[in-house]
Amino acid sequence: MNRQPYYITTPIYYVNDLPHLGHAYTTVACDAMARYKRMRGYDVFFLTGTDEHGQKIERKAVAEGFTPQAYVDKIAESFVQLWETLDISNDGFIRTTDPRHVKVVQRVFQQLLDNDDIYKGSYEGWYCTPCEAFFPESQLVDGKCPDCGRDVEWTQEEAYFFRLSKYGRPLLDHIATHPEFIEPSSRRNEMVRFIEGGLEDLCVSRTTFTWGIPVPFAPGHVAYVWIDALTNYLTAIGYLGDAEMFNKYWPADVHVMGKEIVRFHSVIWPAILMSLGLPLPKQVFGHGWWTVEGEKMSKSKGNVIKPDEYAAEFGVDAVRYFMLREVPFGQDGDFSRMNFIYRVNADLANDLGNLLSRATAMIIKFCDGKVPEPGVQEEPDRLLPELAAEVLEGAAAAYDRLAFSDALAEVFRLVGAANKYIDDVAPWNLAKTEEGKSRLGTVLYNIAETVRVSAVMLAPVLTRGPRQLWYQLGIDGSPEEAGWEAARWGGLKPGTQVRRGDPVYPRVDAKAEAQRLKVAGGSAKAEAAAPAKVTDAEPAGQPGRGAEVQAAPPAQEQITIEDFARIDLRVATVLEAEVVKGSDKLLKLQVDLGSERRQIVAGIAKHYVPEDLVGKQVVVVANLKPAKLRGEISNGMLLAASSAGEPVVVAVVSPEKDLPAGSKVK
RNA sequence: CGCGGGGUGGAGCAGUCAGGUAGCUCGUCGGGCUCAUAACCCGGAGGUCGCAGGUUCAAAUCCUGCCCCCGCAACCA
Repeated sequence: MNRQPYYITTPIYYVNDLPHLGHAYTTVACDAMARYKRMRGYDVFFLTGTDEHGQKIERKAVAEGFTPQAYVDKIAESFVQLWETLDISNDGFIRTTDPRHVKVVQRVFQQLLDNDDIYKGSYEGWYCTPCEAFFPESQLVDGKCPDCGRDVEWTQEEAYFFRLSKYGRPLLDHIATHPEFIEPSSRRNEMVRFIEGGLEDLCVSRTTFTWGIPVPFAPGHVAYVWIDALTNYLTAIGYLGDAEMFNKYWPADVHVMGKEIVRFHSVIWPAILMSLGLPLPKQVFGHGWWTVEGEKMSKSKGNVIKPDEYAAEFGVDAVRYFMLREVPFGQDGDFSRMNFIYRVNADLANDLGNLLSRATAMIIKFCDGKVPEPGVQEEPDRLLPELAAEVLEGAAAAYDRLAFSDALAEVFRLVGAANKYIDDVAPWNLAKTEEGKSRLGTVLYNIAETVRVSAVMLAPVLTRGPRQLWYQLGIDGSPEEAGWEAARWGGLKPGTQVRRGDPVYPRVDAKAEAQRLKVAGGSAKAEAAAPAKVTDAEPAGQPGRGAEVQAAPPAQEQITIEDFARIDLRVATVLEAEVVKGSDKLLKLQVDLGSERRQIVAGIAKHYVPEDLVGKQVVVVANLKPAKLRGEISNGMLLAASSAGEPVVVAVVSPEKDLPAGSKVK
């Protein structure tokens, strides 16, 4: 019997930087879906990969002293590594530098040309000669190059265009007849509006850089990102190479991605496919974004979450669980360390892990360690089997629509019910009387069986724990391999010898962690939280009208003087300042701390010209753990205040008299 | 008037499409249990559902206006 194919993809990730939480989120979600579908018997092809061409890469490689190829090899490897760490079960890993892909892109170009969907035109824009880059009007900073700040010129270059404009109507028709094509629906509305606003033809080739796939019929032109990147979905499953494989998996069942690139996948990509005469993917799903501790994640803030570090600290299951449980897929969410710990403790440790512990302990204590034979299910005993059946349906339905948080919540409804059932029935009391003992077997069986079926339903998300849950219940094999049907009630064999072991999900000491964070987090948060409350735009150093400033922060937890003393604030004199190469927000400062000279990187380039800072005295956090920002070591942090998000005001000290560098601030 | 998302007990969310007792998780307070990973179970306190009008027997939910927050263009999924 032929198994039904299922083709799911992540976007290919641009290798201009190391992977982070965002990449991991998309990939883990796809992985959970891929595992779920495999458990349901599908012939799954799960694809991820890297996008490796373009001017940015070319320049970055040169800047770091690599050839482009060596550079992309290096970064691509870090993605592969992270996926291994996170137990990602991808079936393919496509790189746009793969020779197979080069061939596909060139053939696609040719085909689009033959269909008269590509024509030669000219690309116009503001061009920065030193940077060799075009910028749209909206990106210019004060009419100058956003990268280097120099003048730009209105320039045009020869380029090839794809007749995207021609596909507006067909796209709208397709969306109208296939409402499930773009999910969630809010994204669909957005796209419909966008298309209705009119589509312009799309520039698909460039002559300003060479690190790309040459356009076959146009010497000097390389493919611009669209055709180069999007067609990876075809290459990876054998387009123009392995017809059998291609025909099996295409069209894709779902392309999953962050909301920012839904437009490319739901407008440009289907238009290209229409031109090629290929069927469209069945669905494009745009998920939400993470903030970190309430703030946008960005390198300049230094708050980028490294999923592998979390995995090392709390386990792979915890990371995967948190990402998929905490926030409904499709919505934005916040990644906070304490919420992470609370969530993982409450669900995995307290509810699930502890339930196993209760089950095995009682089976050992009251039944010689053997799973008892269930007897008559009395009224209250029927609750678990019935709920399990309901949850099985609900979880499956939720997984099917990529609603991971719903699926997980369903399973934990069952886990919670089992914990309550134990308290209601009090097996330890049943064990005390003869008639109680006859029911005890049923009760303990129900509890153990709940753990068993829960493990199966959680297996798409949790790659480690479910197997251990089974092992301790005395079941060999893995829930994942057993398949989704193994989640049906009654599979646990009476007489199975349970094996008590270490906690599958040990709890994290949240109190200690909160304490630790309160101290350490003070410095990191002070930057954003505290000054943001000063609604007045005046620099904090000039009290002016006390009334406004007194709008005191209602928020932050109070700290003791000892906590504060841990933050070493010092006066420093700025010796040198320059813009960090390739960054438009970062300034690299050399400062005199009295006893030593330090390099500090600060995200204030948009508001301060380097020269303005030289000679100024500033306050820095001197004992902050060093961090690397865009390749530059930052050994400390400049205190700054921001109001209304954007304008950043450096808290330059303007004391009555000059202080010696290194003076302690308190 | 650019587009989109959002404002619900201390925190985070559901409920809004199909008006009718305001629900969940965490926290907090009290109690219970002792099988368990100081876990688990029960109960309490705590909300004028952003503001102002309107429709209705009845509005978190429908209508109108307004206020505030966050994204979309960037070193991002």
